[in-house]
Amino acid sequence: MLSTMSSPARSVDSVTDTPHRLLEAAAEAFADRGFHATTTRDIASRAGLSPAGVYVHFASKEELLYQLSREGHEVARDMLLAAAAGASTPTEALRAIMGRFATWHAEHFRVARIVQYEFANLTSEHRDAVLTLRKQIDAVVRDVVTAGVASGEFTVDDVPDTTLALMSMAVDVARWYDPEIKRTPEAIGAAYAELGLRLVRAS
Amino acid sequence: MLSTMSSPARSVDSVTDTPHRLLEAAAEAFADRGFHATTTRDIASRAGLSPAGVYVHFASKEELLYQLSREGHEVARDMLLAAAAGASTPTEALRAIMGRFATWHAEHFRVARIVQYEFANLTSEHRDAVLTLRKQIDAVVRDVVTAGVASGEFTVDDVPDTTLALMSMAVDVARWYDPEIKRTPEAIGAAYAELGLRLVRAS
DNA sequence: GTCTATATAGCGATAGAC
DNA sequence: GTCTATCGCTATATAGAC
Repeated sequence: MLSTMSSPARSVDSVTDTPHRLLEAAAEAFADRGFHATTTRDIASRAGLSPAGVYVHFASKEELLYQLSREGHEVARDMLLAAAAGASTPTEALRAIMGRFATWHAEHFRVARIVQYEFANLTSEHRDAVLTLRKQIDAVVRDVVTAGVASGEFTVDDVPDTTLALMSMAVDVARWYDPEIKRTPEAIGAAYAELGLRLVRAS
Repeated sequence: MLSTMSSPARSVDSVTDTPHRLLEAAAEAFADRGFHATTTRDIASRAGLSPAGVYVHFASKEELLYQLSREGHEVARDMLLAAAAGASTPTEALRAIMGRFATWHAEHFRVARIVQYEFANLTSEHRDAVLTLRKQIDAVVRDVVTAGVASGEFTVDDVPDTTLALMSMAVDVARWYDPEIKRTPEAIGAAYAELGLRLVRAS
């Protein structure tokens, strides 16, 4: 697994694991230059292999993209589910999921960009698989908004609209985030948690 | 000029104007498949020309991208300036600019995607020129937020953060918008104007 | 200003030695 | 499982006829 989570768990030899190195090389290249602008030679040389070395471990360039996209989506989904499950009120849940989601999009902005912007470059089978994960992610946020409306904590004009706007704010962090900036991913998460709550509060 | 504005003005012979046809062909291709995945043969054949025909009118594929990106940014900036200038209070101004911005990102989602996602594929000179336009766009929104805080109509934790979040919501419309959906760009704009106001209101 | 033909380069992926 | 060498193809861009 790529280090798309902040949890410490990882086997020590992951640095010398060639498929893992290839995935990391591909993640950097795809995020920086885009899928089509990245060459398999780029990926191979970043991972310290010859051009042919890639194909021992992955059937195609798209297969690398798919594994990155799928795992990125799964990690994001599981993170949101855990954040929502650990909260005792919709307000707390929204604060937790928005904070974690925005933080993740900053901390793992390379994988997040692949998740958000390279979707169209998957094969149709792989697009379908990822689409299922996207719907699950969407459902976590929507369910929290719905629960808040039901409990009376939130007042919104339209649940799907508000859900989408919440996601837009957090997702867009991956577009503008630059590791050079001073703000920490955690500070960004805290700010977005508060902005998210503003979107669902009565006026 | 490409039809990136909803204003009716346009010369009748724009359909037969070859550079214009090439720009429209490039806009469609870049938005659907991305800059690097688009071939100059794609663009030429969509415009009804041979592969070589492109180079009579544009020096390179990147030149087509630059003209689309620059004009898209200019139109967006001018639209926001006009919307802000026509409002008599910060509340009205924010409603106007968020509504217009979100509507534009739906109505012209192809050019908007080029504006938002193909920035990195410009040459460094062209990137610099576009960056200037981006700062102007940002300033329009930031000035409205600042004015609202000064007048007491808005209460925000942080002006740059809030400005960015407002832009994120509207910009992201270009990512998810699909002309197949039933909602009109105007309805989307109206919803986003209200969501924008929520972000700046006191709690 | 458009075409056909092509130069030049780089692509993704494979063959076969080690 | 890694390499060198290369296949077959497509890319951007140009040359020169009309």
